[in-house]
This record gives sequence, structure tokens and C-alpha cells, in this order.
Amino acid sequence: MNDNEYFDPRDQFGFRLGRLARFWRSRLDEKMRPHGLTQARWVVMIHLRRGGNGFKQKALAKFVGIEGPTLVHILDNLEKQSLIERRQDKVDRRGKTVHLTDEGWRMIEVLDDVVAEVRSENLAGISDADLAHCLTVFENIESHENDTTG
Amino acid sequence: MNDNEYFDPRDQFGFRLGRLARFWRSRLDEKMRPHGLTQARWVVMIHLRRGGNGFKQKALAKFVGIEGPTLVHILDNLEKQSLIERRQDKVDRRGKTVHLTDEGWRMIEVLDDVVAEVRSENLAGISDADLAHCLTVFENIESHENDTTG
DNA sequence: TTCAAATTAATAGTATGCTAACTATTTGGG
DNA sequence: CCCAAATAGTTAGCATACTATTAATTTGAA
Repeated sequence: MNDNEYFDPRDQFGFRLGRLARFWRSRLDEKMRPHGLTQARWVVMIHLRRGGNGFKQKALAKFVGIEGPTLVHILDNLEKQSLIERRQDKVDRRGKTVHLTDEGWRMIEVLDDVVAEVRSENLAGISDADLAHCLTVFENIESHENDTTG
Repeated sequence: MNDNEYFDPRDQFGFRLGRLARFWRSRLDEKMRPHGLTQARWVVMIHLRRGGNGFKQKALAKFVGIEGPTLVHILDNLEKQSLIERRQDKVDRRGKTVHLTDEGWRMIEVLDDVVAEVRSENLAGISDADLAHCLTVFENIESHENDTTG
């Protein structure tokens, strides 16, 4: 008997999660490549749109769920592409605020279609209820963050 | 109204998936660090155990779900740690087979406990049925691999 | 048999993500 | 006021992941 066929979902979950995340990223990167963007850069731009311009970098990193230095590198690239700009914060000279440029806004509109296409391909045949169920499980797992009291 | 509260699960799925995968990896890496291992290296070792020693590198990469060059680097590190060894394939001199060392087997036994601990922390309060449901959704998404006929 | 095509692993170069350490600035206690 | 501590962003260095390319070897067709 091939024991590859018999999986305990608890044993498999972490590995499958990572593999699917790689799969998802690679599909998105592939479709975005002609536009010169990547998943990571697009995610940052989307959070700027959602949260409004003028985020301080630290707040943006937290909103996106990445660390400061990771954001720095992504912003460097987005700035080189003229899709965002950093401005010196007038109140606190340590800080910088991040803003989408006009070109950035236009890029988001273009990429909305690309992203919608990838989503509909990846999620074809899967119901909203199934996805919502997954998201609930995801939230439960993340909520165990520092809860090692058991 | 803060529209952060109203999420379409289809819009959110990709982002949440990536964020949870980062969270999972970071929890595992943190617990494995004292043993000198990482999630990526451990996943390769676990697949060697599951599939038996003597994989050709190409087959192992496919089994793990990563690309050849990524595996090369991970094997370089595992070999430096004396946890695996590469052997020249006797039949096909282009190929190499990968084998767990005695030390590798011992490490796996030690890490089984660590991994079980992380799993039980991360998955506390989540039922097998919920996880199995997620895995089914994951499979459905991955099955759309090259199915862009729509 | 011989040489082009395919195959296997490795190397080069890039992107993303992390922690630790550094620089500049602000804040707060003496 | 002044200096220690905190904070914001950056830099350095590492691991992981990818694609494109290269080197060695095998395969297969003329």
C-alpha cells in the first residue's frame, strides 16, 4: 500500500498551505510580468488604495502584514517605477509618508482586470461559502499568535 | 464606514493565503532554530522519509513541489549539516541520488516532536473536518493549473 | 557510428521575506 | 537644558523561491 494516499489533515495542512501560496504567487506574477509588476508590489499598492494615501511606512508595513525592511525594498522598486513616491513627513522628520502617483493609480486600474482574471481562473467552481469557510479557519489559526498558554 | 470590515472572500483569499503561509513558516522556523533547521529543509527531509531514500534530485523536487535550483540550494545546506548525502547514480552519471544519513534520521525523530507541538498550537480548536474542507478547496485550486480554456 | 536533441544537476541573477544593527530624530526624565 | 531611551527608516546579511543559462551525459535518428 502506498501511504501517500492516506493523509491526516493536521499533518498535511502546513505543507499544503505553503505549496498553494507558491502556486498562487506564481500564477499572479506570470500574468503581471508583462506589466512590470509582481504580487508583492501589487499587494502594497492595493493597501495604499484601500487605506488612502499618506501612510507612514511603519503603519503601512503593519497593514500589509510584512516587516519594515521588507517594505523598504518593495517601496524602493515601486519608486523606481514611478508608481509611488515617499514624502518627508513635515511633523516628524524621521518619518516618511507614502503616496500613489498618477501613474500608480492608472496601473492599479489596469491590474484590477489582471487580478480579477487570475482569481476567476484559480477559484473557478469554488463557492463563496467554501472560501469564507477557509478564511474563517485562517483567522482562527492566526489568532493563536502568541497564545501558548495551553 | 470603514470598508476594511466588508470583505469579499474572493478578493481576500490570495492575500490571506500568503499571509498565513508566512505566519506558519515563521512559527515553525522559530521553533526549529535551536536545532539548526528551517521549514524548507525539514520539508525536504520529511519527503525523503515518506518516499524512501534514493530519490533522484529531479524526482524529489517534483515530489516536494519546488523547482530544481531551489532544491539544489536546500540540499547544499542539508549536506553541510551532514543530514543528507548525494551519491552519484551508477546507471546514469548525470544523476545523483539523495539519502538521509544516520544523523538525518535522528534529526527527523527529534523534530517530529517540535512539529507536532507547532501544529497543535497553530491548529488548536480547529476540527479535522474544517481542515479537511480547506484541503479540498486547496486541491481544487491547484487542479486549475493549466486549465485556461474558459 | 556520429552528432543533434534531450536530460540532469549546478550556477547566475533577481525578488521576497526575515532579523540584527545602524543613522537620524524625537521624547522625556533629571 | 541635556542626555538616555525610544522610534522611523535604512542597510547588511541570510534563506528561500523563481527563471535562464551552462556543463556533463545520455539518447536517438540519420
